[in-house]
Amino acid sequence: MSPNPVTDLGTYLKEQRQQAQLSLRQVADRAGISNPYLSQIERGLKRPSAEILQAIAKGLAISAEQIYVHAGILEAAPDGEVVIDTRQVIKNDPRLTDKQRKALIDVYDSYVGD
Amino acid sequence: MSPNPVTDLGTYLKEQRQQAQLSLRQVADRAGISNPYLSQIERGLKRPSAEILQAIAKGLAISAEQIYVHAGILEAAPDGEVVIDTRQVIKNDPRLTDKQRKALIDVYDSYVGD
DNA sequence: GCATTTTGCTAACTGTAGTTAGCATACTTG
DNA sequence: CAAGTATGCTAACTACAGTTAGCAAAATGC
Repeated sequence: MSPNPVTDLGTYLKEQRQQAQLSLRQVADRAGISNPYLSQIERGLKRPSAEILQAIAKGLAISAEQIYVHAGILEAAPDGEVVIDTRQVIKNDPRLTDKQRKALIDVYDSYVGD
Repeated sequence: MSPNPVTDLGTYLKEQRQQAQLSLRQVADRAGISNPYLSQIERGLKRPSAEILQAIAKGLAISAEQIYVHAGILEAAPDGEVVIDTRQVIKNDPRLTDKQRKALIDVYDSYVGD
């Protein structure tokens, strides 16, 4: 989590917009949201949904993931490391039967202590 | 975007909960959200914020990113399937000792036939 | 069998995300 | 200079996210 995701987000969005030399209304139009709402978001008055953030990303022509990080929705990847949930990976492995998945997870759990 | 993110999400969350053999109330308590709300989410009646999804992830002991994909917040890895190598994931799991990793991989290999 | 607890859900409610109408100010153009 | 346009914002509003109180049914334990 960012120390202060809402202020961080708004500041970041405003910076991106200014760098792109776009007005608040231009970005709002391109994003398909109301310009007063974008203004409120930039000033940290409102906390937008991920869907709105996706739309803003489109309006600013930047990746949604970048914005999510500032919004506290995603952790920034530390040095490209992705923390992967082993249990989940086993569950989703198409090469295993349901029984095998369960068995493997039971073994895993016995090791990990869950 | 998933074809139907809301239904997909609810179905997915219910499946995960049932797999974990937890009641709706148990997950809601662990997530710190109201149980009627979790029920509504599972049945596709409400669209939760990313923050709620993070909380549910915690309650289910699964990664938030998995949930985000089903909620349409994150894309699944582009170019269709990114095959996650279960073997590699086990090898890299910091919760396991070397011995445990080897043992788990041996079991996996016996199932998969490699 | 019965009392108690657990379970998932409904209905009413509160708080706020997101929009519309419109304002004041700054900028542009003829 | 005046009219028109662009800009960021305010206030009032609607829709819905998320909660509380409580119900019926199922499960549990004595």
